[in-house]
Amino acid sequence: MKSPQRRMTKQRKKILEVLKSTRSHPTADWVYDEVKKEIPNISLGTIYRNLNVLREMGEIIELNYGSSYSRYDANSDDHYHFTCLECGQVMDVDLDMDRELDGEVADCIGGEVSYRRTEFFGYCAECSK
Amino acid sequence: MKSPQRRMTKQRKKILEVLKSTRSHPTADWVYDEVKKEIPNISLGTIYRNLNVLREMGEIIELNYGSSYSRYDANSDDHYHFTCLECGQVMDVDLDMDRELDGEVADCIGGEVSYRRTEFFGYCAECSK
DNA sequence: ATAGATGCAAAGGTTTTGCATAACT
DNA sequence: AGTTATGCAAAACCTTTGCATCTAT
Repeated sequence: MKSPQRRMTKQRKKILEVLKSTRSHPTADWVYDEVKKEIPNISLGTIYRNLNVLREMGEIIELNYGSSYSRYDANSDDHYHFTCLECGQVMDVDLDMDRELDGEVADCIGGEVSYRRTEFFGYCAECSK
Repeated sequence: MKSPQRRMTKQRKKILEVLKSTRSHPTADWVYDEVKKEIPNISLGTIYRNLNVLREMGEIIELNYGSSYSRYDANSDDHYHFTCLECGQVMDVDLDMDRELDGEVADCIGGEVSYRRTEFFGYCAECSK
């Protein structure tokens, strides 16, 4: 199966344009409102379809990537996670966190850092064989 | 307003027990199925309520923490994000990523790392005044 | 005794999809 | 022309919530 050839419709173009013109990491809904100012009859479905297409094309990143539902972990120490893109498994990574980074980030934004979450994505031992 | 006193019901106890006995970072649904084996008439609502309570108590971590909807970013280079716990704003952090870590994680799990996502949580300049 | 928790079912909010029509290339 | 995208509306999906009842403290 080959991937479809992509067309640059005015909707898709505008959606990308809106995303490129902001640093606010908007939600689909915000993009919808924004694009509607120029293409009033665009539908939310088109927004979502295009966000997915643009992500597949590597033009944009989706934060909260991957799953639509939450996962829970009874190990509440800060630690890294690894998610396999093939089998979906989520596992702990036994490495110490670089705590210095928290301070650097706090300085950088001029605020306070309470905690952080780092997730690695790739292929697990089993799936990368 | 004071926070309510928590009771350790058999439902809450069992849910925590199930979470502590696995390293699979389960979803609410999986926990539901698991707990149902011993408390057949437990409801999904109770699972969700308790997962939230246990998180507030600091007993467990919720991955994909924070928002129910996705945010999109047209800057597809890997970079850090910071989310303000007060105002909900998400911003980019202008710091270089420590790329060495990817290799360390790959070695640690015996697989491959494609990319990673790091999100810092805390209070932004405005909100931490 | 009483605040807090449960079960059930209905509602909520976000994202996806089926289908007929329209528009790129 | 033929494939890909759109608009609309309905459905799907995960999570939350209202309410009457029950229970831990």
